[in-house]
Amino acid sequence: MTIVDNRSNGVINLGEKGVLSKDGGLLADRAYAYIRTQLADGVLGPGSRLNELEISQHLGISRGPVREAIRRLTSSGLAIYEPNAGARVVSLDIGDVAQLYEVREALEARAAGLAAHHMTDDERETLIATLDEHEARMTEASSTSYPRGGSDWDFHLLILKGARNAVIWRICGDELRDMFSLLRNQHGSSPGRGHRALQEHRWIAEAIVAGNADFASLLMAQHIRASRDNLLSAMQTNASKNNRLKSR
Amino acid sequence: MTIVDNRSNGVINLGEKGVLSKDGGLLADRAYAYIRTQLADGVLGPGSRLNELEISQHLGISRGPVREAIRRLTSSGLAIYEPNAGARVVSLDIGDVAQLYEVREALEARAAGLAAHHMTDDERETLIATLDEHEARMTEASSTSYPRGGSDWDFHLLILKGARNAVIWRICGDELRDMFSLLRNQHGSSPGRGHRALQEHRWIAEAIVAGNADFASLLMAQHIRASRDNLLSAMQTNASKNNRLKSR
DNA sequence: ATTTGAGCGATTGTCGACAATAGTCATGAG
DNA sequence: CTCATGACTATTGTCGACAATCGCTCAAAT
Repeated sequence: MTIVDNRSNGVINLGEKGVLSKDGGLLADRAYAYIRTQLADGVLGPGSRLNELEISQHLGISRGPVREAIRRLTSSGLAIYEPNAGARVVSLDIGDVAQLYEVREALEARAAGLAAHHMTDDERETLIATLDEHEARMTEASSTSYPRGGSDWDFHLLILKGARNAVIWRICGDELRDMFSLLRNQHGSSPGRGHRALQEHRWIAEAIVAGNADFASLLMAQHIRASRDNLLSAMQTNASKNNRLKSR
Repeated sequence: MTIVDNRSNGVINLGEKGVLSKDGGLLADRAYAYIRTQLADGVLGPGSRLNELEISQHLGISRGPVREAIRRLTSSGLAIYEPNAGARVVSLDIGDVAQLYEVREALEARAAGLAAHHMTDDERETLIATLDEHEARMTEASSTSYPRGGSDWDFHLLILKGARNAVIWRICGDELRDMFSLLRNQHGSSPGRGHRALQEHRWIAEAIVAGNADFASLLMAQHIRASRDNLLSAMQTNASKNNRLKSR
């Protein structure tokens, strides 16, 4: 089913040197990137099984690296794992999402405060420029939702990066971002939220540029709470719709 | 050197069913627990290499599960990993520790607030009882530092657990706790910090028992900042001592 | 008709072997 | 004496095979 018939597998394992992809040469990295892409593109929905053999055959590699990639996914919370039964893509209910937002709020608020201290002038300019570009794209597409392609995260990642904290970066910029990109495939945002979000981004950026850490932190916390409320209510209606259809 | 001569290895891999240890039967879990124990006991100091072959032979298993355990350690930040060069136990400098505390402060403060909401009456009683016990052990040992054996974490884990947030639990209760247990092997706490810490714990517990979320959160943030300052200054003096000795 | 259990297929868990890479050490040229 | 060069070794990366386990099907007994 997910097996796209790509011949040219089989024996081509390492063509000549290990330069078979733009990745770091480690097959496990390649497998990891592959699965992550599948997740981000929605090919693998919540609850999908991650079959080691299937993936390894599809990639033309052995099960070892694939297994490692899957375990990595598991470590970051993108998959759940049952011994002797394999891994499935995590399926998040409303409670889970609320917990994720709890962490995001706490950490990104802090990150915004840190960014207000640590960002270079260049970074502050980039922050503003990014928002200008987002606004341009929004009006151009005359869309009421934030421009597609993870643009919303562009802004948040800039701040996360400016916070100069590797731990926060790993948690929010890597793991949580993957989690939320999973969610984006299932639930959209309410109409009108885009403009509001952009405005909130502007306020946060202004506070950061002004070096006002406490204010930036506060605004970011509010922004994330608003985002949470938006997504949570979308999930709520989705859930009740599904309940009506599938009786479970 | 690290090879303790325990016969009874060799061929006993899966004695009869998989019941060879209290673990889940997965050899990778066993390897993970083993390495973690070595870390917690200080057998493996910061910078130590994690040799797949050595560990696997010591445990009488093959490299596969050991490799998986090491990668798991890497995912949680306890080890750093270089492709084709293996993994080493992470060595944290002052900046790293400061970043860890930053995350702990943000998340545990939030956890304290959540705990004030969600804890059952039983849990609140246990919280108080735990502090009573800590106090008893401190006066009994007439020690000025918090009772050994991770008692300090007892308190924090109770709160983390009471927060009813799996994500916070995974980050603070699992990963960060391991990181800090690594640190405990290198740096002690200042004299007198024990009593002060206990007092702070009491205040936090009172706020939680009273259901005062904001206050509990604030007190926890202060408590962790104090703990950070304590450890950081210890590291500072340690570092300068080492500088004088080793010129690096 | 329900339940139990034996067999079977699919998938994961583990292993040992081999390939590839990085680091080391000796050797030799400048 | 220093630096480049080339084996050599230790360690990681990958593979294919086999064992163990789980879930399912289907038959048989009550």
